[in-house]
Amino acid sequence: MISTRGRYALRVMIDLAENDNGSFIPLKDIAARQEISKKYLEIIVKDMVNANLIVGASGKGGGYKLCRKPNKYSVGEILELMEGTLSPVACLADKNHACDRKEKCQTLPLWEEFDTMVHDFFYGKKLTDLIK
Amino acid sequence: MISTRGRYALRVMIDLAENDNGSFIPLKDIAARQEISKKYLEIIVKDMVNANLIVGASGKGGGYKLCRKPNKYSVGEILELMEGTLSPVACLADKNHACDRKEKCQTLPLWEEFDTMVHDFFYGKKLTDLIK
DNA sequence: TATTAACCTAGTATGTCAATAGGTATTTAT
DNA sequence: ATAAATACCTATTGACATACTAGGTTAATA
Repeated sequence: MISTRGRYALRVMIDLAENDNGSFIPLKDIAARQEISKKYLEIIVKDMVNANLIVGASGKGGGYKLCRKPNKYSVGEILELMEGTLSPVACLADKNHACDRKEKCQTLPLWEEFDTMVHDFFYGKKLTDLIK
Repeated sequence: MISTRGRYALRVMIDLAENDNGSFIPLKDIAARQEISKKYLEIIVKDMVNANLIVGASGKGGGYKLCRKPNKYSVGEILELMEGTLSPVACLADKNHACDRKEKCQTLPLWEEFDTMVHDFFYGKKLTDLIK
């Protein structure tokens, strides 16, 4: 399941893309339009700023803004950032994950195939694909 | 992420398919081969019996057995049973889920497309595809 | 200087996950 | 009959994540 962190982040990105007029958009407005707690969004948006997905500006006239064109964002990078991983199992999510059953594991190929499919799906989708 | 419930259930099914000799296979043996706590497996296997995925027999000489040929099981039904749902979001997992943003939700089509892809992937895989 | 906004630290209720513990009921072999 | 092996049942637990809420400080602008 995709958590609210990932889902809300996606909606913030869509909101920023749709309401872009060159200036910063206050979180208050986004929260109102999206009907999401502003306080909760603060936490999510902070991570998005830290990851250079968006830029924030304090003070009057401040808010948030995209820092690339909408078609330069993939849904995958947004979700992966917020969810930590898109992998279905720990052995694929964590490169350094130790599992001594790795060689004989009969389900690993299944998870690998699934992982690749999911990755390709979400990284193939761009922010622009979600608009309008 | 697929939980241990789903992953272990899949491994139990594979183990039962591979070690099938006509008689019942005790959980003790499965737990040993798969290196999984027998006590924990009991909980998982109970649900599998209740869902008629496998049959159990008490007493000496008892154990568990598949009740169909391995190619008649899809990975999807096993995982969906154990995980509750394979859907990425609550609005798709629960048919009666109320969401008043449904009509205007810009991410719902994404989740629907993803959901279909995941469903088709796992229901297309049979237990036999995981063996050998 | 007042206002508006981001940014920061902390806390919290609820639920799920991944087990563990200790029993009872059932069947078969001796 | 009895012993052994097995499934089956109920309850509990520690750790962690999720989805928030609360109350402040800093920064920028009109």
